[in-house]
Amino acid sequence: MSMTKPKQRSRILKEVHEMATDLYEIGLIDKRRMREYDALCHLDVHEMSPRKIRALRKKENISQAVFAAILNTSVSTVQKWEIGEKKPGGASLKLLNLIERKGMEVAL
Amino acid sequence: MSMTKPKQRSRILKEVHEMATDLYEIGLIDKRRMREYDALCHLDVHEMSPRKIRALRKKENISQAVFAAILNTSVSTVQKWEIGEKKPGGASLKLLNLIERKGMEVAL
DNA sequence: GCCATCTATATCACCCAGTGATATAGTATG
DNA sequence: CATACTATATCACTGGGTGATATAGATGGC
Repeated sequence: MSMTKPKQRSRILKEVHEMATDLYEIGLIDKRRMREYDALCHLDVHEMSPRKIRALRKKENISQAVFAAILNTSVSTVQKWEIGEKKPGGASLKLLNLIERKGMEVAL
Repeated sequence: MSMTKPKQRSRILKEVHEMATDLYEIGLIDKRRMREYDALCHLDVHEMSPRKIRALRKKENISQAVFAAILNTSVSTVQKWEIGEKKPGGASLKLLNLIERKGMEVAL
């Protein structure tokens, strides 16, 4: 009620996506089209290869320690991502995707 | 080498934080001052109570399902956060903090 | 009123990502 | 060469995250 409200647009996008999700589950639109909606609303998240993750970090010239701090995770975890011993998923993957698309600044 | 480079500022901030971290570990600055640096660089992440998480979601008028999709996590997980059965940590917590500070848009 | 739909809550068992510690090996910088 | 800093490598542990399913409210249309 008091702040500026850039809320409207994203709200609508979400409505659209919800609707599309429903249509998909009912079977009225196929998987391919559903993906388009996902992409449209920037809700799709793709896997991140170890090299990609490292590249993402190196691009900003920061150490694994700082990178871990930014992501609020442990150094050990970042290492395993980069070596390929463990693969990020869920919110971790989402964050990495955001950083890839929007730059490290989104996490600051 | 080719793109625009808004890189410089965040780079410096990170340097500052790294330095502060070192100073803290050595014992030259105390915990309170360290926290200031954390806050300055927006690297601190605070816990999120179940109510807070729910409030965050309700504020945008979205369902748990959509919220989960945005965070790239499962509905089940969001539920447990809101009930208090599990508490988000790591990248999950970071994302929630970002959304709290910058709004849901950061995740889109 | 009743039925259909969406949303939320609840509970289950599984397991792997994430953690913390520690030890070693590179690689700069003085 | 020595002293940092950074990266790689294992290790054992555990709890956060997952997926499925079942129930209960809430909403809305006929």
